[in-house]
Parts: sequence; structure tokens; C-alpha cells
Amino acid sequence: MSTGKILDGLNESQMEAVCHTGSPLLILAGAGSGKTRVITTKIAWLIENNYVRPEEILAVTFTNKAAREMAKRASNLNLLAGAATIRTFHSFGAWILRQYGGMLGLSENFRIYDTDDAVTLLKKAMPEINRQTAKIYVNMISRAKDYCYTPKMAQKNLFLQNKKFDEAYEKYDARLKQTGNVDFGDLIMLPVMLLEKYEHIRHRLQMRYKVIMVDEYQDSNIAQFKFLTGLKGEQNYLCVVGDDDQSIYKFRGAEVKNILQFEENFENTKVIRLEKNYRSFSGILDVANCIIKNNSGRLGKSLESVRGEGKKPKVNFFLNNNAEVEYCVRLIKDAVKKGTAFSDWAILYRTNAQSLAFETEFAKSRIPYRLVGNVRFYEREEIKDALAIFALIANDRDEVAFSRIVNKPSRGIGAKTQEKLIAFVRKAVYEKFESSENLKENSEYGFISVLSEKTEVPDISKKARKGLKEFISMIVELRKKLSFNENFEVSDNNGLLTGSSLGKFVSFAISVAGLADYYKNEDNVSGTRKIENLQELINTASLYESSYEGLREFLEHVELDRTLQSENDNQENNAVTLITVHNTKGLEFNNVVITGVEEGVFPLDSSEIENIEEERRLMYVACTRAKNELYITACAKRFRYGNWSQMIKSRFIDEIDTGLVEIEDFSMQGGNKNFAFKNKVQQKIRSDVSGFSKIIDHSAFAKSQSVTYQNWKKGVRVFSSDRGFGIVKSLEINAGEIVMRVQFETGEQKVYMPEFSTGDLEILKT
DNA sequence: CAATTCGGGATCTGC
DNA sequence: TCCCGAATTG
Repeated sequence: MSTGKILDGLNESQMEAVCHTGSPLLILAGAGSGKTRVITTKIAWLIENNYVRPEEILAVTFTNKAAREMAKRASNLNLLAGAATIRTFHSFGAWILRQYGGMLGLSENFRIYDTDDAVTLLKKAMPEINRQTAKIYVNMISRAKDYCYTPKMAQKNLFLQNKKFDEAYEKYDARLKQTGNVDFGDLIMLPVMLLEKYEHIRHRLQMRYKVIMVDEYQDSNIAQFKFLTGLKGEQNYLCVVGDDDQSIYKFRGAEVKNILQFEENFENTKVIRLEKNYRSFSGILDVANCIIKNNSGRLGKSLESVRGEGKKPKVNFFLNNNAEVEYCVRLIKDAVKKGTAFSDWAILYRTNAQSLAFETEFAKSRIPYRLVGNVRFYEREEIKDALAIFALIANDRDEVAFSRIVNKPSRGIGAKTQEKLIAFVRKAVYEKFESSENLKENSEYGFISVLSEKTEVPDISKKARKGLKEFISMIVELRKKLSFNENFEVSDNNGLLTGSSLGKFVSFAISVAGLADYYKNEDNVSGTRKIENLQELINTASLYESSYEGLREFLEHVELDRTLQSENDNQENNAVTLITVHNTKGLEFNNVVITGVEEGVFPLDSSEIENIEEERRLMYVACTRAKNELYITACAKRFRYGNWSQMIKSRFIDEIDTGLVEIEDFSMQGGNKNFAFKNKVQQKIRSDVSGFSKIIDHSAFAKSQSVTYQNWKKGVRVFSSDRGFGIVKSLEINAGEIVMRVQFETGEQKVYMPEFSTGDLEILKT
């Protein structure tokens, strides 16, 4: 393969970006400007020109999908690219911790706790708080880790007013350490600490990765920035690619300032802009630009389509969300009749909850669909139960896994007994942990080993003792079987659960642990389909080698990449894509329908200017996914929370210049007139608050306080000509502004800023 | 300790 | 509406 060939067809700035070396490089790449092509070509080009060896290249992305895609495309350009490290930030962090984590007391088989596990752990560390509070704290903890704040530092920085939080963070982290596991935040923060603390680790990694490339840089957080500065030595070449208009992960700590200030952070930065859009017809880009220009603080760029005008995007209004779904069915069926493929179509929505209506209706209408990033799968009870068995097999100190599975199915070990056992084991581990020189040695020392060795187990009932004994020997047995890689014949699961390789072991374990029978029964009684889901898990496990190493890989896969593997295998299938807008990052489709473009859905949260701007960027991302046709839909009524809510079209629709889109209003039927223009209140609020930009106020992290403002306070009854009767649910100071939430009889909840406007709200006499 | 009932809150977005 | 946690009962 000649150099000329891989560079063929690149435009001038793309070429410049590919062939640049030396000083740090910032590529500002607009949507659809061929950024993945630039990165992959750059990888191939660097290899071909012997700038570095393939294994000296590190490319980090934000999603597994992007990493897979990048690896595939780079290898297509140059086979040697297969030796480059192309991973997500988190999986790269995990890789480092697998090697050096022992120095921080991690088990070498550490597991990555998800939010749910973290909440469970925090609740155990602080029994006095309820689950909801624990969730809030866990969220704050992960935010703190996004900034690399340890418990001690957090007290001095972000969260200083909240003593209870400081306590929570400290207790949580201590307890997490004792399990030998990590959470998502640790995957970045702990490597940063290793790099800062240990010269030899830093040196080794800097020598290894001569070239560091980062995709979607606009969504990096402070911890990731520190990670990069730790990896980048004097001699390393750093190249980041991003688009400030596509920053959509503020809620998990992304800092746009990373990209805005890149030039200041890295001396002699070269900036290259990619402003030619190869993806979309200009009619689509015009709509996107119209919306995004309402944001402030942009680096600014002019995206130019090379594809001509194309068909005018369409905006459709419907009576309700059923009509919206039906419209999509019709639209796609008609198009397919005319010769487009199902796979040309993507249905986008703001929240996962919206997918269900499409799933059912598509199934009914025989439209094949593919649900992308259905995170929920790995959050299902039966899946988490099964995984807990394997987590405990891999890491004996996994407290969360132990308590999850020890009494399921019931072994007579209830909450009280569990508490005693956990306290007992933790004490034993802690004592050994303290007295031992070698931390690593202790990673195998936990629940199963302590409870099988020690005889002075606390006073628990006979029944519990018996159940515990069975449980322990079951885990011990499973471990033995796995290490000898026995041929597992599942005796009594009626042949329902089958797999190969590690899948065999997984199905065996699920049966032996009693989960198969337990859930088979539940399926029969309640008509759930949990056995099916377990089978799906086994299918995924079947792709891994039947060994400890295979098990570890399997667990890491499900922890870091929550898309089902079997789903990926079907990617070539001719099916409509159902996907959240967040998940479309980096993807493109021929035809896109953005659904639910209504206030309260998209934008979902309009209580702060900052949130609106983030939502607007999200809308921009959504629009720019479309290559050929773009549809935007909104409904006058939407069924949610078990109620019909009255909706108002999104402000983003109003921001589109008339003339750029074709509007059809199907919401007029049934006397529901002018839904499209029914947003007086909204417009008023908007015009009143526009122009107020907000200073970032970190105290907003702390729980906002209840307040009153003039006659407005919690519990006041109101009437609005638009939405009828309502009640003020709360009044609080949110980042310096008074925010009032009103619940209307329509089921809709609205946010007002009473300092500026309360629309036509009337206060009713009691 | 397990099974049942009851009431209130929930769903953002995701590594 | 549905699901979960708390409370109540056996």
C-alpha cells in the first residue's frame, strides 16, 4: 500500500492534519467533516512513514463503539494498525490498573462497580441514609472523581458546605478499597495518581506511547485531562480532535474548557479546522446551524456542505405520541416500498423511556429494528444476580456481590445475618490487611476463604449456618471447576440454558446456584422472560475462553461495554435503528427522525441557561447525524408517568427560520388547535431570561434550599389558562436563581423563575 | 426470616 | 403506570 493511496481524496486541511507531526495538534472538526477518516488515516500514515512503530500509538475514544470502528478502519488502511492501542479512556485506565493496581491495594481481579453497586456499598457504609440520598451522594462522588478530588481534597474544593457528603465520600472510598474493587471514576483518577506518584510508571508509559490521539476531546473531563498530561512527556506527540458544539456530557463532568483552552495548556499548538461537511445536504445543515447559533461561548466555525441542497427537512406535529409512532411506521414502510432499506432509518429520542412505544409498534408492524445501547440489559435483576456469582468467584472480597447473591434463592440468610457475616469477614480481612506486608496476597482473602476457614462465625441461626455452608461449598466447587476447566454438563436445567466455552461454565453456575430454577419459576408465575435474558448472557459469555482469564475478560466486557455482543454481530442486518441522541455521537444515518421535540422532553431540563445550551448542542448533534433526510416530530400530548401530559413544542423548533423546513400540523384534529403556537408562557419566560448568562456556581452541587418569594411558596394553588389548575411543588435557589416547580392537573410539571416571570399564573385563594 | 400489602416517587443522558 | 422500599403480619 502506497502513501499516495491512503491520502487519496483528502481535502487540503484533512491532508494537513494527517501529515502534521511534532508540536501538539488540535483538530477542530465540525460534524461530518471526516474526522474519523482523518484519525484513522493518520494512524496508518504515521506507521507507513515509520514515524513510530504501531504499538507506540495510543488512540483513545469515549465509547466502545467508536473504538471498535476506529480500530477496524485503521486496520483496513494498514494491517499493522492492529498493533496500536485503540481503547476508550476507561478501558485504557482499567488496563493500567490491572498491571499496577496492586500498588494501591486493588485485587488483580478487581471488578468495576456500576452506579447501582456503588449505591449499595454506600448504603452499607452509611446505613442511616436512605437509598435516594445515597444515589445523590454517589453522583456527587463520581463528579468529584471527574475532577480528581480525593475525599480530603473534595472537602477543600467543590463541596465544602456539605459535611455529610464529605463523610459519605470518605466512608465510601474506604469501604470500596476494602473490597479491592473500583468504580468508573477510579478508572481515570487512580491511573492519574499512579502517574503522579511513581516516576517509573510514568516513564514507562511515556516511552511506550510516543503518539497519543484523543477523539471527541470536547467531552473530556478534568481527570482525563490530567491523565493526558501525565502520559505526555516532552517527546510525545499529542493530537486531539473535537467540536465544541458537540459537547453533550456535562452531566458527567465533561469540561468544554479543555478544548477551549487547549492552546493555552499546550505550547506551540497547531490548530487545524475541518469545515467541509461531507455528510449532510445543506438543507439539513442550515437547520442545525440555525439552532446552534443561539448558544453563547462557541469557538465558532462555518460548516459548509459539499453535497448540495437536498430535500427540505420536515417538522411534524401530532395529537399524541401514538400518532407520532404511527407516522414513523408509515414513513418507513412507504420509503421501504420505494426502495430504501430499513437500515437507512434511525429513530432518535432524548430518553430511553421513549423507545418502548417504538419497539412494540415496530414489532407489530413487522419493521425490523435494532435497539442501540440498551443499557438496561445489564441492570436487570436476573443478570446482576448471575454476574454477582462470577464477581465473587473472581474477587473474594466483593462485598456487594456477596450480599446480593448469598440469599438468592433463599438460604435463610436475611439482612440481619448478612450484616453479622459481613462485619465478621471485614474484620478478619482488615486485620490481615493491616498486618501483612504484601497487599496483593490479600486479594484472594475474603468472604469465601474466611467463612470456610474460620470456625468462630458469629451467632447465626441453624438454618442460616446450613445455608451458608452450602453456599460456600458451591462457590468453592465452581472455582475448582473453572480452574481445572472441567467439561460442565448441566444436569437439571431441562436443557434450557446452553452455551459454549465460558458460556458452558456460566450456564452451569447459574443452574448450580439455583438461579435457573428460581427464575424459571418466576417466569411461569409472573410471565416474565428472565430465563431468556440469562440465555442472552450465556451467549455473550460463549465468546470467551473457559478460564479465569476468560472470566475476567467477560466481566470487564459487561462492566465497560454495555451493548450486547450478540447485538453487535447483527450490525449488518437490515433494521431500523432505535437510539438515544447521546448514543448517536459519532454515528451517521441516511434518514433521521428526531422524536419528542417538546419542552420538558427535548429540552428535558430548561431550569438553567447552561442546561438549555447543552440541550441545544444535543439537538445540533441529532440534526447533523442525517445525511439525506431529516424529520423532526413533536406531540401535543404525551403519555408518561402513567398520565397524559399536555406538551408544548420545543423552543428549538421555533429557532428554525421559517422557510428552512416544511411544516405539517396533524395536531389540529379533535379540537386541539394551534398546538404549534401554544407556547405563550414559554416565550415570555424565555424572553425574560434570555441574555442572563450564569456564573458557574459550585455551591449548586450542594442541596438547594427551600425558599419563598413574595407570595410564591410551596403548596400555593394556581391557575393557568393554558394548563388549568396546579400546585407549587417547590421553590428553591438553584445556582443563584429562584426556581419554582409547578405541578399541573394535566400531569405536566413546569419550572418558572418567579423573579422574572410567572406567565399568566394566578394564585388561588384557599 | 419470608411473604404480603401499601404508598409514593420515578426516568434523563452513560463510561 | 409500574416498581421499589418500608411497614406489617405470620
